[in-house]
Amino acid sequence: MPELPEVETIRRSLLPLISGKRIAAFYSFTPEVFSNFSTRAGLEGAVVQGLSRHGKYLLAELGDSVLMIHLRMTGKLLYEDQLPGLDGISERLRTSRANEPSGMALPCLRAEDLPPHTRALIVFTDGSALRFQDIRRFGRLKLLPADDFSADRGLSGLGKDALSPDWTAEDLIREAKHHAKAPIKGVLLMQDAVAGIGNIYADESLFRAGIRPDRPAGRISAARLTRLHEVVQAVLERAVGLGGTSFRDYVNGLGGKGHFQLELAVYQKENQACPVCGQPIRKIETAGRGTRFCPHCQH
DNA sequence: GCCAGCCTGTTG
DNA sequence: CAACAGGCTGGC
Repeated sequence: MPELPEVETIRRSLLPLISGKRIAAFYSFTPEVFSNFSTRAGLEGAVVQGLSRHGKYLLAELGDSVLMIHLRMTGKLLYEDQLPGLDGISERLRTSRANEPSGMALPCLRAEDLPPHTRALIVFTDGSALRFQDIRRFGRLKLLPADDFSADRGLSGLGKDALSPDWTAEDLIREAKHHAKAPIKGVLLMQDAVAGIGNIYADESLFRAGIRPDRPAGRISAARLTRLHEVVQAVLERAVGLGGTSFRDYVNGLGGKGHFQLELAVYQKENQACPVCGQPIRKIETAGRGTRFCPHCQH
């Protein structure tokens, strides 16, 4: 579901609500969603010190450990001020766990008591909670030691964040050279080349840069790649400013929708008129993904 | 690289 | 009923 602008919007919406809060309890209802939660050590009792993002990964900083969150396609992270199923539980946690050693039984909480597709729940000592909901179960949570991010393959292999000033046109030119035969859209989607771009923003950026998504990356001039780099960052910034793209499931940490869908030029617009030339937008498959572009404006 | 696979829900 | 969906992984 979410790409960089959506994850960043979620991060911004949650940060002021959870930072400084102490985790009272962690519940998981779908084991395969968690990579290494054999122990709750590092989670319960920890205080949220920050919430950062790299590409599409969210990182909740918990002192000695970091909770890594990837929402994949349908994952949502929702702040809950008061959850019906939690009545009384936070109070019991506060009074019973304050000075207890770990390993004590948690108050019972069943998935049936929570909204559908709830995969995990982090309850804070003030009774508020963070709920991880994911229809397709593609999303992943992982607890990592704070001093060793390479403990996760996905994280350690990421390229520079697409919104970071560190990511330069030269970086894009180098990657295009390195993957000369790959379609340029495929290069934009490679998270180890540059982190954060997904299907929506790849199509929208290529449209605005006037480049065909299926053009081999090695056959695009440095000048056009420089333009593409500029456009990608402008599109991502604009999308963050509008709170992301909500055409289907995506909502921020408070359940609110984004507005970038109002500015989509080609994504999900097949057979509709190109906003620039009026020719119909075409849909093809590139890099294994549905791809929309204007055959008249993009070369 | 490409492509199936992972899942469930929605749409044509 | 089949096709498709905002992503990533692992096996050719």
